[in-house]
This record gives sequence, structure tokens and C-alpha cells, in this order.
Amino acid sequence: MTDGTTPSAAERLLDAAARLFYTRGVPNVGINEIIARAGVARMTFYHHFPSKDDLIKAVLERRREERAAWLARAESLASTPRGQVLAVFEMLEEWFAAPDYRGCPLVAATFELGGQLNAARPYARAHHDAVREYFSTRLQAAGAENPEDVALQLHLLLEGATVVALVQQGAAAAAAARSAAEKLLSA
Amino acid sequence: MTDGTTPSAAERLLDAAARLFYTRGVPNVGINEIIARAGVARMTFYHHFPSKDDLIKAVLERRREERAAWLARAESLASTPRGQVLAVFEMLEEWFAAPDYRGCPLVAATFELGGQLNAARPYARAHHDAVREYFSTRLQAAGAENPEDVALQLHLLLEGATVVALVQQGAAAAAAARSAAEKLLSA
DNA sequence: GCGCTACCAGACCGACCGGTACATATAATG
DNA sequence: CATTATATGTACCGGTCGGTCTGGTAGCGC
Repeated sequence: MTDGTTPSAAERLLDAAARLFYTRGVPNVGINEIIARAGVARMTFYHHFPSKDDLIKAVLERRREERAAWLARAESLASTPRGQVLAVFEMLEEWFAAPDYRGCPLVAATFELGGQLNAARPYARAHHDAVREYFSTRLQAAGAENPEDVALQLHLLLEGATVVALVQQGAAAAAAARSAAEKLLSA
Repeated sequence: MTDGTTPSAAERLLDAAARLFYTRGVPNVGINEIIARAGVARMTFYHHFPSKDDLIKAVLERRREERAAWLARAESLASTPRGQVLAVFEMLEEWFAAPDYRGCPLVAATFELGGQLNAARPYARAHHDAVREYFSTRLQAAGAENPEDVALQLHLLLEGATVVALVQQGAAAAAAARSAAEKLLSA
């Protein structure tokens, strides 16, 4: 019953929480606001999620899957390994230009929750590992000398671009990252 | 009277707030804890800072100056422009290895406060501008072709390394950033 | 002495937080 | 029809938040 055509309570809660958490920061959003936005009763919320922390973890896991899907999209944009690596950087511009862009949600949550319990770090780390593996397998296929090392360097460019795009409020970092990635691939 | 040999109330408040904000996140630290840690009466706090927001801004400005001083240290570590650029990346390892490392405090505050008022972004942006200028002037002195572009690319590496070092909880990003910076300088 | 400033100590306020209790309604399943 | 699961609405709890108020003390220049 919970699945099907109509998005039901739990789904609406996750949607509302994900959006609010991203735009305003996890600790700055209260339960009341989430249930109000989702159009769900308070008790219904606590029926699906024992506590706010559980909701946070569910949202983070969902975000991680979204980022993984985003990465997978890059794969389909090119046929050669090298093209698939650069395709990731091609997609940055569109991401950064989104009106509500606020950086990588997993990194953001890591900062926001960093104080208390390292709650978000495992999700961010899992995604970062996935990014590096995406790069390294394709670099290896392309015959690179040190796939792991270059993959990490490309990852640094990627993360740096997401942060700089947030602070600078512009998509200029995307083109710079792509250009730098090409240089690293040629070196 | 406020200055001199003994660190006085306002100074102790700034010290305590800076440390607590960094280790636990700005919104997660209350006034009560700050004044307790600083050993200062409540009214004394509100005498020096009209509101918590004013304290936050004072701490951020202080952090910005600290980061600027950190950057200036790199300058003294080498004599050539190229060496001064790479010296920044040499210093990363020590920074990342600090036991209480939690990323760049200005970027962290931007994420933590991002929800409400973009309160921290101007401070982070000012520092980022300073970083790029540091790089670009030295690249120009070294006869680089596109100083501005390469400066931005080096900045992406720098920011990316600070984030990855936080998520991965290791200093490996430092060496990778330095190596990548060398490649970008040679390209 | 007087006035001023800096500081301390702690009670107090309204608002909001996460979370619980209770009482109810609906709809499918047996 | 009775049961069960899922949903609703609202009052309520203890705790903490940022911020105010009262009152008192120590040092300094006039």
C-alpha cells in the first residue's frame, strides 16, 4: 500500500525533509515544519521514523543514491573511458547553475552535523569512494600510469568546484575544473 | 583597558566562541555554553555583543584574518614565485593532520548558516578572492600564460583537498593536491 | 568623595525544540 | 462484523534557546 501511484506519507516526508534540509540546513529545520510541508500528522511521522535522527539518515541515504545516479548519467554521455571521465565535469555547469544550488548535499550535511555525531560523514565518504572508483576504473581502462592517484586528483577538482561554486555563486568553477581535468589527464 | 597583558572578557568570548563554533558547528552552540567556557557573565557578553549574530560576525572576521595570515606564511617559505605557490600545498599536510581538523572554518560556517541569511558567505568569498589573488600574482610573476585561469584551478585543488581531508579523515589529499598543482603549473 | 565603566551572579521571559499521550477516523482484510 | 494498520488533530511535557532585568562589586580619573 505504501508504494504505487500515489506518493504516500513516508514518501512525502522524505521529499519535504530532503528539500528543507538542503535549502536551510539540517539542524535549522524542525519537525513541525517538515510535517506541515508534507501535509502529514505529527503521529504519522513518528510512526514511520522513530526519531528525527532516523529521518535524517533516511534522507542522507537517499541523497547518496541520487548522487550515484548522477554519476551514472555521466557514463552514458560518452563511449570512451576518457570521455566518460570528462563527462562528469561537463555536467557540473548545469548543476551549479540550478537556482537553489547549495553544494553537495552530503558534504553540506557533514558540515552541518559535524559537531555532534559524525552522523553524515559515512554517507559522504561512501559517495566519495564511489566517485574515485568511477574515475580510477576508467583511467585504468584508458591505460593511465597511476589510476588511483589521478582519480584522487580529479576528485579534488570536483569537490573544490562544488564548494567554490557555492561560495562564489557562479558556475565559472565548472569550466575551470573541466579544463584542469584535461590537463591532469594529459600529464 | 580592554587590551594589555591579561586577555579580557571580549577576547575570551571570541576565543571560546571560535573554538566551539569550529568543533561543533555555529548553530549547535548556545550562548550559555560560550559564556560558561569563557568564564564571563551573561550581561558582560551582551555588553560587548548586542546579539549572537554580532558575535558570529566578529568570529568570522577573525577567522578570515587567520586564514590570510596562514596564506602569508606560505610566502615566506620560498623565494621564487613558483615556490611560493607550491608552498601553500606543502602546508596542507600539517593543517589536515591537526587532531581537531574540521575543514576550512569559513566554508564550514557558510554551510552551517547557509540556510538562514548567507551570513557567512561574504567572509568565505573574501578569503577565496585573496587566495586566487595570491596565486595569480605569483603566476604572473613566473610568466604564466593565463594567470587568472590557473589560479582558479589551483584554488579548486586547494578547496577540494580541505573537503576531502575532512570527509576521508586523512591527510592523503594534501600530497595529491600538491602533485596535481605541479602538473597544472607545468602544463 | 563622585561618577563612570567593566565586570559578575543569577533569576526570569516567551518561543520553540524533539517527543509523547490520547482520542479518533478510515479502509482493507479476515 | 471485528480486527488491524494507517492515518489525523491537538494538547501536552521537559528542556533549551536567545535575550532581558535586577542588583551588586572593583577599579579608575576627576
